[in-house]
Amino acid sequence: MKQGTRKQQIVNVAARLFKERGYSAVTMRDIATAMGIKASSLYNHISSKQDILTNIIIFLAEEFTNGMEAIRVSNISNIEKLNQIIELHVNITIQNTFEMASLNNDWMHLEERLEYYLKLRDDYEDNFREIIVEGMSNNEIVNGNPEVMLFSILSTLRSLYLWIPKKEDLKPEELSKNLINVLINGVKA
Amino acid sequence: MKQGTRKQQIVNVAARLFKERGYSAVTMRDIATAMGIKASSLYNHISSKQDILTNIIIFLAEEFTNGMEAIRVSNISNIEKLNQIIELHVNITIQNTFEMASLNNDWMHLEERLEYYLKLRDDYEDNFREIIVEGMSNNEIVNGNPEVMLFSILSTLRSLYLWIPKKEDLKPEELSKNLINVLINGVKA
DNA sequence: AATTTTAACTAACACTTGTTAGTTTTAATT
DNA sequence: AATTAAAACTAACAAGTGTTAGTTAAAATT
Repeated sequence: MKQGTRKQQIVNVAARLFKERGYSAVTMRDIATAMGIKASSLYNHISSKQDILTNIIIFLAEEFTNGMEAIRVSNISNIEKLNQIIELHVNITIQNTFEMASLNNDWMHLEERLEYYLKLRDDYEDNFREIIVEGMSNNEIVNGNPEVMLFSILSTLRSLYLWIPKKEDLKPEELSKNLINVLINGVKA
Repeated sequence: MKQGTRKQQIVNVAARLFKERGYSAVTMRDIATAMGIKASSLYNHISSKQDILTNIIIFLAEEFTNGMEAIRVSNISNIEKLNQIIELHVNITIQNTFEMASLNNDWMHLEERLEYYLKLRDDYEDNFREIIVEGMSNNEIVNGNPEVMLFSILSTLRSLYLWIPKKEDLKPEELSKNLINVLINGVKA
């Protein structure tokens, strides 16, 4: 066995295919073929296609929730909190590039756990927003529209999975440093 | 007729569904039902499901290509070019919110026109990169990693379709202004 | 009013979908 | 060596897929 339980292997292989084609376009037979087995054999390890997706997305969503909570309660400046959020995204994305695609693009295909996922996402955004608003009233962050700041930064962080694989030469710390520079300080000289 | 040819109506309705569920999860029967007709009737106006997707994506990709070309040849500073790129994205996205979802998430399901689309996208990114690199050697843009700047800005602009519908109160010019502020100048006080 | 065009319809096709049932093989444990 | 557990298999199903053929109704044009 390469790594993890057989179920985990299936989830990993599925995540790769989901990233390439999207959840709906990937069939159980596709996943099975990629594993070198028959589609029906998958059901010895997972209970449904939906089960695979749920595993991918909920795991990641909770990972972000936990990371955010640690940042939220820590006793540091709001700018420093932003830095840590950026690092959080870089680290999680580097270790879950395939899975991040499902989180971003296939969450709407969740069924039983959709509501729970949306709750986690909303709370995450609320915490993020709170940091920006606090930082603004502190004069750590420049005056402006907090919504635009929030979604501008978050959009970049959520898209990391798309180009991290294409820039393998860039080390995690290097990437975080560069991102912090651009997102916090902008690009103008 | 509400607007445009019958084909255009179908493409518009399909785009809305594609945004909600993704291309693969939307069936011809879904599109037909949303139009109030039967699936087979769609084929009086379009030649295939693929045809619908191609119409959506290639139209938009060319829209961006044309906009970028106008900016590229114009005689303005590189920072000003960045501003105009931001406005370009805001304007196109406001008028094609649904379609932007397909452009971002379903381009891989293009068949005959996939290569052409990828060419347009690559050229677009090349032009964008060139502006950043030139701006940097001009000292208009701060020294740093141009790739990180490129994908950071572009990620935000490409995600606009996700939150523009949620912030209807924000006027286009207001939005562009705010975005330029954040993307060009950062958030730090 | 007659005719052409546009756009809908019904019916069906060949194929693919996720999934289940039951069985056999391989591997691990006693 | 005997037994149990894990993981593969074959075969099949019911539902859904994009699409075609042929036909009828409505609208526009002559």
